[in-house]
Amino acid sequence: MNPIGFEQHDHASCVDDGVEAVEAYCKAEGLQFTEVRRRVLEMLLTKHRAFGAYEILDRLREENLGSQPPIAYRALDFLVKHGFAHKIERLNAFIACHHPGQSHAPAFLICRVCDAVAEAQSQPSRTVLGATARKAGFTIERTVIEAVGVCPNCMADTDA
Amino acid sequence: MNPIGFEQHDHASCVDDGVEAVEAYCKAEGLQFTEVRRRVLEMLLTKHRAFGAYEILDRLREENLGSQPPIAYRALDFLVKHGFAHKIERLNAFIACHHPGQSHAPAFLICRVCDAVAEAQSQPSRTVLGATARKAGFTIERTVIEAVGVCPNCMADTDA
DNA sequence: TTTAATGTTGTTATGGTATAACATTATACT
DNA sequence: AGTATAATGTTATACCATAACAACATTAAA
Repeated sequence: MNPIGFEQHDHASCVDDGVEAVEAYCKAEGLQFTEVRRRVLEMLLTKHRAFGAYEILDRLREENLGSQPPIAYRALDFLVKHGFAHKIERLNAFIACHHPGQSHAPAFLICRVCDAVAEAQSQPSRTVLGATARKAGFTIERTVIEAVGVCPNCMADTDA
Repeated sequence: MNPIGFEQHDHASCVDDGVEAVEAYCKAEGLQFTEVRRRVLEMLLTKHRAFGAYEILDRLREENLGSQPPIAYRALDFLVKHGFAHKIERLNAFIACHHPGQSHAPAFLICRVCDAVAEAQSQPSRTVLGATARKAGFTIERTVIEAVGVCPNCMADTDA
């Protein structure tokens, strides 16, 4: 698969399609896609990078959608819980999911220069770690995979 | 390989051998293995679980080895930098390395019930993620792999 | 269509994690 | 001994996250 995030693409559709997909999913599942939740998702979708909770909160405040941390964290928790966003542990920050709906065990490529984040897929059951866990009798429920490095764009800039 | 952490073992030797190995390494490399650094490493080695920086700091304070956050963070940074300890991003906490010296791309099995952490090995270059990164032109420098689940001991307790 | 149940938001307060900046002391090197 | 480098001491602050409870909205049931 190709990780979205480092290539040029029609970005307007990232936001529109993302919101639309989540809206449809919520409607089908009877979830409340409230204004705060929608706006937070839209904010996350504006860039292929992770946003801190307080960065989100600042923008919510500007729009009079809330001014205290729990407002932002609740919306983010909702998005993460339903797979519309992911938390990047390494950055203590959040990013929109680019494969909502699809079952996935996400893995992330994080550029330490420009902070862009690309979402890829892992295959946990096939990894050495999965085999080790099975042998040890450990039951894996979730796996966080985050690779830090340099994206092709920044690599090119460095060379130049 | 077998992940240390969930099985019974001669634990006294974990601490002694760990400290000894690091001491030898520092001597060979000309690194200063100071009292604070040694004590922090010993603390980490006492359990196969991760310790928060402030938990470490509390103990340092009891021993009059420092009372402010930077003291603990500096010692932890030193240990992490030289591969004697790892940060568990998921827990914002630190754990002693159980394969110091050996080159390694560590992966962790974290029990969400008892907080035990086992260190395993991953093989990043062979994973799907590695292939994706190469294809995208992304240069991976470090990879965080953390699996959250239930360890065999806690699983047994639950069944009982 | 009132009531009850549930879910969401508003608000205050607090706790946990981490680092910048600068002064001081110790160690290593020549 | 003198200089450079590394480590520690200290103050202050910034950033990340959640507990607890009140108020309000939505949904489902009576």
